[in-house]
Amino acid sequence: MSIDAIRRIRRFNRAVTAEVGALDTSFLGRGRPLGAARVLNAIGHGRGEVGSLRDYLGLDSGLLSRLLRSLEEEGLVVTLPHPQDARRRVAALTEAGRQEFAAYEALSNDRAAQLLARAPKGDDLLRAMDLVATALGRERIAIEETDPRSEAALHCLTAYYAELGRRLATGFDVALSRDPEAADMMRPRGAFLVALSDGLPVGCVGLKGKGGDLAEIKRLWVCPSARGLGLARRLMEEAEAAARDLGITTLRLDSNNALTEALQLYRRTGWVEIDRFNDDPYPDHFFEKHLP
Amino acid sequence: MSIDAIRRIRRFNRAVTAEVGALDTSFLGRGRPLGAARVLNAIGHGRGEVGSLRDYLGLDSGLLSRLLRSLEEEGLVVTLPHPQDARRRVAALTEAGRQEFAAYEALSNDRAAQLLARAPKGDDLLRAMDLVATALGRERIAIEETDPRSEAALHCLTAYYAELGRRLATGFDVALSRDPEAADMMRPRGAFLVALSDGLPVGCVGLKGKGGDLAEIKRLWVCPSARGLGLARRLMEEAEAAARDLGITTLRLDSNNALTEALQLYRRTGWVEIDRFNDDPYPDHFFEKHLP
DNA sequence: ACATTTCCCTGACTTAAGTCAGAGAATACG
DNA sequence: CGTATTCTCTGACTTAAGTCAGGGAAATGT
Repeated sequence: MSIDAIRRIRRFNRAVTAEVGALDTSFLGRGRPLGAARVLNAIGHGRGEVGSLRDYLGLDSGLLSRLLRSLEEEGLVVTLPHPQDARRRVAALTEAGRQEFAAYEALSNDRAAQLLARAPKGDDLLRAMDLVATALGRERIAIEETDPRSEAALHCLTAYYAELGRRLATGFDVALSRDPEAADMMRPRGAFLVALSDGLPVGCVGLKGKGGDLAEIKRLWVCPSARGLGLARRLMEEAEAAARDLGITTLRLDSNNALTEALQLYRRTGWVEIDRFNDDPYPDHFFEKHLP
Repeated sequence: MSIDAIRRIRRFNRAVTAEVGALDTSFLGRGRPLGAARVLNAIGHGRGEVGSLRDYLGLDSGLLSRLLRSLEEEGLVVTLPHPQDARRRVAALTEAGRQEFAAYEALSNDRAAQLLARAPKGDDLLRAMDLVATALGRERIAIEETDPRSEAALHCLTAYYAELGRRLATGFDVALSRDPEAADMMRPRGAFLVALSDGLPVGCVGLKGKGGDLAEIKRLWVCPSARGLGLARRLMEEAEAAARDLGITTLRLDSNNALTEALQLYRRTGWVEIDRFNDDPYPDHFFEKHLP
């Protein structure tokens, strides 16, 4: 742990504190204290229930209550009892509230755009920001089951194919590979998982089943800025759990010699190499694992 | 300006806000409001004069005054009239104040170390942080004249030699090159400039003189995370200004074909290519510029 | 030498943020 | 069915932060 590293991190902190402060200041321009603005934005982002607002914003119950009242008086928010449990309350934006929320979103987007505009090399900066955000938000990476045709899934798959094209000596053309049907990677036959870090897709894995007790793992991918966090392992564990849940007892997968990290992961996590089980042109390694 | 880029920046903002907040919270652990802690730390970092404290922290004069009083009552700070101008006052830490300041520094360092410890690939993360901090703090990069043997200068020169070693087809060995005497790059014969971003050296340039009206530009370097910001140009302008100040009328420099950005910069800023003027083994391009 | 300006200070405010105790309604539990 | 628990709300605080108007001492300009 060198002194130099600590100095660099502290310099980063200073630089970024100014940026965060500037965003807060721009939020004050709407003539509302920051606390109320934060509540309004949290509701706009889909956090309706009062309890979840409290947890998310870390506010005292009394304080949040008052902030909600002030937003109600402004006509931006209405609160209604929760349909299932009338002790709880759910806040929702009115039409005026939605407009105000949109104004805050526009402020945030403007600041982001300004930052990008004064940045030297747009893409390097974005990549660096992704890496930092992922490292800082490591414990907040959520793995979710989704439709393999969802926006998040397509984001990952596009990046995955592009990476295969770069890494395989032969290049890669999806059309030549056996692209699974979406229905094979959805319940009840299979599943598709994406890893989301604060909403940004950073990894995926597919479980492709045919209805029997045999299934295949496909499309395991982790985005470069999220590598080294053990995310691939987590994705595989979740995929195996989903397989068990579907009554699957044997898993298979194919891979390529160029994908060294993946091969290493499979060998370390109980997969055994078997003979070729398909005629797909790209893979040259084949694995199997029996689920207990 | 893609939507995706804005989403990524906003995700970065969220991730980093949590980090900044955590640092603030840890500062509260010393039983002192954040405002007072900020003042104490600013004094500890060498900002003694009340006026400069006010500017740096962006505080109202009355508020700062009160914060200073509270630190005085705690016995952490003493304020004395400014020796040159008795209207102004200068704050300084007492022995107890120095200890308290050291405790805050330790908290900051701990947080930085923790962040680094939970990071996956230490060096990638640090590089990404440098890039972000430099891009955000772009307008705060200061160019200072320094001893070519100072810590900051050596930091730059070491990185410069390493980079030459990587980029030149022949490799690079300082011993074979004509390494200037330190005295040739200091007043009154020459000068050495470093660019500091929040204290971190991010670039340098040397002006090597022999006492006459001819001098050479040497060791122009900008660290990778600060490229694309026009820093090399600024360094060259400052070096030329220093040369004029020293009464120098003709500047020369040598460079290598592999250093394309540098060659481009020279050609665009009024340098003309001339014949080889030394027998150094590394350069293959030679330039001259007359100062008006 | 005198008026003006600069600098920091004090006192009297306002606003935001946060804490805590307890009330009232609804649900869960035995 | 009655009691305990959960959930949100209100009222009565405290603390931090910030604003504004002046005042006194020192320096500056004429």
